[in-house]
Amino acid sequence: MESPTTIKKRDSYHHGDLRAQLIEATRRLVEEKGPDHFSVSEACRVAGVSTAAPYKHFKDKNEMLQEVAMDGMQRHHQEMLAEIEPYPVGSLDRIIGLGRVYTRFAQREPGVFRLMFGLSDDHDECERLVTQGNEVYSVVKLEVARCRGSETVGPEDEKRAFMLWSFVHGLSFLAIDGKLNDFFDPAQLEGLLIEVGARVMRDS
Amino acid sequence: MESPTTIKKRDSYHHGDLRAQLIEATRRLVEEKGPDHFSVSEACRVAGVSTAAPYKHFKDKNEMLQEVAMDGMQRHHQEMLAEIEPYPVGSLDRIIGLGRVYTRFAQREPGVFRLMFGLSDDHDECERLVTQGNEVYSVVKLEVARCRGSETVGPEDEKRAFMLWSFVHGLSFLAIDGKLNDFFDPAQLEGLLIEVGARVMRDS
DNA sequence: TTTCAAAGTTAGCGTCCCTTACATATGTTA
DNA sequence: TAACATATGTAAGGGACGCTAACTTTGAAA
Repeated sequence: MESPTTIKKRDSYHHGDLRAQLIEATRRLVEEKGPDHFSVSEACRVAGVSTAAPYKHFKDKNEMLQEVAMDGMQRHHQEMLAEIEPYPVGSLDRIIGLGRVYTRFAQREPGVFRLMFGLSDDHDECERLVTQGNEVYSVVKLEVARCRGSETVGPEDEKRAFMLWSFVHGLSFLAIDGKLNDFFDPAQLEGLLIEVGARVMRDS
Repeated sequence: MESPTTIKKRDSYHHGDLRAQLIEATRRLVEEKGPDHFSVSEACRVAGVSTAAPYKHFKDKNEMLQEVAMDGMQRHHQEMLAEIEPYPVGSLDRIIGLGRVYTRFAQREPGVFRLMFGLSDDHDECERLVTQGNEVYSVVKLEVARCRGSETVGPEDEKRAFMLWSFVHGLSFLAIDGKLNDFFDPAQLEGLLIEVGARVMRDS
């Protein structure tokens, strides 16, 4: 379409930091145009290299996207830990905080979020991403167990955690697909998280 | 890749029913390869026509996919009505039934389901699909209101309905992305729907 | 200084979406 | 029945993309 936003000029034949710059360009483009409209060619234009250059650093287009997804998943993980840190261990606030981080990430970086959780065609093939995802989910399960008075995760904790995950996962996708604004007042999102957290975590 | 499954032979120059057959081919391929790996060319191979033929019947690739999504949404709607029909009006069973239909559709036709709710890039442009989606959601809202003792949908009903939608929406995507088998026993899915339905619909 | 591997480039193949120009069947109307 | 407008097909090709092969440049090690 239009010319890319930035063309990095370079004085020498070698780029110096092409791999990192391609990942950054990929992330930007994924956010700007969406994961399914990302093209390697455009990333090359942004980075100012030929269309063959990326294949010295990545196996294929998919590997470029997976790097971005992987990076997103790690940042997501860190954000979760940072968010719950202020609250007392075992409090419902920590659960709510996890949900807040989930939906906030989705709304702030919908492109990367889709990449992380969305089209799973190629996720199965990316073991690192699955592993990182498991680690993230382990945080949720542990916090659920703690909130229910245990430091080890039991079957009931697993079930509650999965309820919560399903909810915030669906909420996040509805939000970035514009259904939040159509069917629910976004200003009340925090309240919704709190109420669902309470309903799911409550005994009986 | 490999040669298409079926090539429809025809004796006359004209096809007779190309539009319908292209939609059917599109649905099949969307299920087989996933929405993002669908190509118009392959649909043409399946239908046994030239690659230019579809453009006499559809504006572009997207319109072909939208037809499939639209058809899916209508079937989804019918299934919902059929599922709740046996249960008494106002019962929680009707709510549970709606959730069961939602997740069942996702697991039975993940490709079409993704098309209906997934990549929303082009959904905004498809007014029919949005309208049909609103109708479907209206069913949910009405059943929630009835379950809470009213024939008209109030703010609290809207909120409960949105909680339920978020949950089954997320649950469905987790399921078709293989997370269900990893993190939750699929055999207990019905039980999960029942418990969440109860927790969300309960007073206080 | 020579050699070599890493990291660029150019050129090109195959696929895809879509358009344009042309060909053929069908139904209506004189 | 003949002529024509319309609907529906084909053939050919432009432009974008993913990726590969073969060549070139470069910095660093031997």
